[in-house]
Amino acid sequence: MKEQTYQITNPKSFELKDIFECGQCFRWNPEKDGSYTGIWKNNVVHVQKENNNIIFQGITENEIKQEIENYFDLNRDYEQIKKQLASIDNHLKTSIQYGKGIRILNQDLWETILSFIISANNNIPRIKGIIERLSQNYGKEIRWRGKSYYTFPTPEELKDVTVEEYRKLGLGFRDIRVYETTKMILEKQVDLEQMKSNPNTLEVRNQLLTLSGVGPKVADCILLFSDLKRLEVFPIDVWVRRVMNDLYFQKEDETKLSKKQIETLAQEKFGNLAGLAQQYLFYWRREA
DNA sequence: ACTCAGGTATTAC
DNA sequence: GTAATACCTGAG
Repeated sequence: MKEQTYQITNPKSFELKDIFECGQCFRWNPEKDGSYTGIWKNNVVHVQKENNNIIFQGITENEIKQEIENYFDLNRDYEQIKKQLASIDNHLKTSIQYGKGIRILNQDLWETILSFIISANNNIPRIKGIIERLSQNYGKEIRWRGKSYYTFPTPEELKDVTVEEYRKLGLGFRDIRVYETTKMILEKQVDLEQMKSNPNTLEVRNQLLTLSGVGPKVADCILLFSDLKRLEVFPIDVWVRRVMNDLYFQKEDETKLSKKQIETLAQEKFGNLAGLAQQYLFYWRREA
């Protein structure tokens, strides 16, 4: 594989920091100059913004244009989405102004499943560290510009890994969950390919929930952030609870919205774009 | 030393 | 069904 370059000029709704730091992915790292390098599938790519251009350089499995367009969701009209969401209320408008460059990546389903199982009751630096060690130990090495990068291990590559080995990599109590889920997928108790072609989101969600370590929040993150791309789901974590309570609940007393109430509220207010709304609100509340 | 972090699974009303 | 509780680990 040899290096390829791709460029998009004058992009709208495209800011590196917003995309990579909004909490959806774990394998993109900033360089000193504000550019990022990351790995997905068998692709290693460096992205930088120069004037009004985004320049992608790296080694990719297929044509870089095709890989980038798919992964960065370039064929979706985020300007239109933002316009629609911003018209809902001023809270959304504010959060969208803050995270105007967000795009929801099309991440590999398998990698997303494992990543968010690992994310449970964990913090981002450690999540990233665990995923990196998993990849170094069981993924394939890709060398580029004198550095080594490691692909995220496939289910097959994790086939013979024991719970103890996971524990050594620092997975903590998530070791057994990763082990069991990998096994379930290898044994086709859940069929990932079938999920992608199943338009019934609730059905797919229920299949995800059968996996070890996948509860409601993780399932929704998988639905939203993977190439399942179900933009209508609304993952509710601690930050989303905070922001929803702050914005949409008159807190005369200490009572807070229940999870059920938040779900209902999100569905009513944001409809089939709830996932996008969640992402703007989440990013804004956590970072701003 | 102790708390906390992108929740889930288990156990107990 | 809904509510407490334990759970690895390492950074602050």
